[in-house]
Amino acid sequence: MRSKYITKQRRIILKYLNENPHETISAKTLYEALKTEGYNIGKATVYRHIQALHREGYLKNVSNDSGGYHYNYIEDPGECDNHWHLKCIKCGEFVHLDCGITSDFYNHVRDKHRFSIDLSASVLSGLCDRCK
Amino acid sequence: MRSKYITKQRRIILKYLNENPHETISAKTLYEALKTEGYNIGKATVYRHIQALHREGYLKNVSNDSGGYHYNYIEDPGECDNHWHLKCIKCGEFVHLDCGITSDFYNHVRDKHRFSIDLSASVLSGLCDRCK
DNA sequence: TTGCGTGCAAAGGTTTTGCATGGCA
DNA sequence: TGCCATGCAAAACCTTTGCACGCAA
Repeated sequence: MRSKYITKQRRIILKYLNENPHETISAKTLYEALKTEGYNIGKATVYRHIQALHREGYLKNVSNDSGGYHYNYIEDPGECDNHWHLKCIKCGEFVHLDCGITSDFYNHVRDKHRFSIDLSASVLSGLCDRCK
Repeated sequence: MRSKYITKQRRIILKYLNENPHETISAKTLYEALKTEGYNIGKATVYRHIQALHREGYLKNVSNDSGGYHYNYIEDPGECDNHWHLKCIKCGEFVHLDCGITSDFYNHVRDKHRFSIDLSASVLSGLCDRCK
């Protein structure tokens, strides 16, 4: 169910996401941001692309404590199975943490608590260095 | 802004949550579940109680990858600053993990990656033992 | 008795859908 | 050219709000 054509609209949306990779977006905010930049893409089109990109793994839902549908852009979806994900509550920065030591924790939870964490589906919230 | 009166409706809702502690709910599903059990509480009242309980810390937003407004019940809100939270993607089981060893991971992320995880706001998704 | 809580219906906001038209491959 | 994608408007959905009435303290 992925897009078959690479249309002008899809290119514009991907360009925006690549230029604002740390921004937390919703379909509504993306629609408005694009309009502000002079791209008048139809509302339904934006919603449909958000859905498609979410399905394809390029957008991760991060609506941790606000409710609603908010996403962060994932540049390399394939890698995220092995990353921890951190999200700053204050500035929204989204960090992919690829660190060997942290696998101890993963293994501990799996072996001692019998729970397999799905890293690609998990987001840890907190404060980044700057916002502390 | 917490409730001042303990009304019949609030009691019914808390009773339901205590009897279904692992269920992931939204205002809509709670409203419907109560109706199914024969309690015809007004929709607005359910929404208002959900908001109040969320403010008071009894409901945690867990919409990690589904989007929307979904909550899990927290029986002892005060304790959750020190717990890790695990949520089974399949059955919805919500586990509070209070384990000394896991603090190594917390400290590592804080010291080496300069990020302070807010445990009460974070939920790790994955599969529990039964659903594996 | 006081004033917060409730319930209904209406309003508000966001997301989805139907359908004719446009555009990529 | 054949389909999929787009854009508009309408519909569907969920959540919030206004207001008169009910009820806990």
